Amino acid sequence: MHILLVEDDAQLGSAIQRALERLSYTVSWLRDGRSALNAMRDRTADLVLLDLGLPGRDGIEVLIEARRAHVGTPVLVMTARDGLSSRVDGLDAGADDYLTKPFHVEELAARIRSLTRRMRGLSVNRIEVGVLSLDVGTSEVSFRGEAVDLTRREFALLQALMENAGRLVRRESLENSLYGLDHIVGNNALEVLVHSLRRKLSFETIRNVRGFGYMIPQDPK
Amino acid sequence: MHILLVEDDAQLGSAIQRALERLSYTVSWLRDGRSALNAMRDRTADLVLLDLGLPGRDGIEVLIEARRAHVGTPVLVMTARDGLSSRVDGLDAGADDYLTKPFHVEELAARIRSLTRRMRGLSVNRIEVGVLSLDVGTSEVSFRGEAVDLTRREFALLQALMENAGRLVRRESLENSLYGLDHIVGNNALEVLVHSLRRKLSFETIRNVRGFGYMIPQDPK
DNA sequence: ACAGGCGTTTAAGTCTTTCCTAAGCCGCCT
DNA sequence: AGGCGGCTTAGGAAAGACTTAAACGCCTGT
Repeated sequence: MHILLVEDDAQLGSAIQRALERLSYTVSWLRDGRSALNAMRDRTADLVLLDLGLPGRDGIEVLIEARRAHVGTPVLVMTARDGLSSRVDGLDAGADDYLTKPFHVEELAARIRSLTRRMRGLSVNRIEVGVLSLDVGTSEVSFRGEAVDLTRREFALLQALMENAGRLVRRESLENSLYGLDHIVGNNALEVLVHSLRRKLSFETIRNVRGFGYMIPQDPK
Repeated sequence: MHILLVEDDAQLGSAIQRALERLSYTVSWLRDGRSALNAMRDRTADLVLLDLGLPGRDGIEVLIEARRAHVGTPVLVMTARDGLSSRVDGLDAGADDYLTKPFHVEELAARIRSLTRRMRGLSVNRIEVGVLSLDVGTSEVSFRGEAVDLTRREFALLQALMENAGRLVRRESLENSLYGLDHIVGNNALEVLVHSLRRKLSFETIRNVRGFGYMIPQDPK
């Protein structure tokens, strides 16, 4: 965990640096806005601890400039001013959190933990099987790199097969997941569906096992 | 944007709810920890606004329990106590930010914006998609360079679509972010809304994908 | 407090696409 | 050869989306 500390006050800067290092973070301490901006553009830090009360170029300008350059690194802003507006400005400029001076080290630590926890929150609703890719969230499907337009039923069928790629999926199991328990549905609806899906992908992609069901191989081509 | 408000005080609760609704957020207001925990487990909300001073089961327990269940929804904690430790506790329990009562509505709004920005991994309040531009802070929308007047619901719909520009947004997901938990709403309310939004923009801007939902292309013209 | 206006939802009719049924065909297996 | 299971095609029924109109409810201004 590499933290970029931007603070012009020598005493406070070294105190924070030591405190964070004791918590086994790696700290790079910069004293002015110019070098801070350069460092942020390198994107080597995992988190930036930015003092808004920098001399010369204001801390908030550094922040705005960095965000304009699409630097997405989380920024935790420290402000001595206690007016409401400066805090709101900081957040609106693209800060992810702020801390009002003076603050306790434990509070700083808690916020850093909270921020880093947030960072690695990503969803995995994409199923990939060989050249096939299906996104459960956005309902998008691609085959051999190209987007494929599927209907709802086709999508549901493909999903059921991809979730069990390489394994045979029984006919009843498919019918059940497509039509629910009340599968009073005609007996060849599934076959019609398989056919239309095959036409949109390729005919080899979905294999039939006579008398049992269907499957997609581990590595469809 | 669907916000889960957990607050037992009737007066404060309804004040916050109305303030947020005026900002085009959808608010589901729950009064106790038990139902809050259930709602969080559903993962239908985009953000949780949690009062730590709940009667009976403490708010912090709700939070800990939810995080234990791997609910990753951002949580903004409200606390009446002003001791440092309770705030640190809240952050360590998995809150993403906190607000000390009493607070100004604008500060709440700024923090919500900051938190949702972080969720999207972006750093600005303005979402730009081709000739479409939407400002989450000021609620202003422009299309082809001209300002467009949208109602609350239209704005919320457009925001949900623009945040996912180029990707398909599922119908249920839209209904959820527009109407919240109590979406006992008639089944074609969304379609009527889409229609009125299309009329204010253009009919090509919002595309329908039958059976799934709607989307705005990367480069609407 | 009341009326009017606006925004929102419901309702109903129309249009479009999807899905199921049905029927004939093919090929494998007994 | 015959039967069973799967494949394919084409229509028609059902589902979903669009549009318009009207009712409802919430605010606002008088």
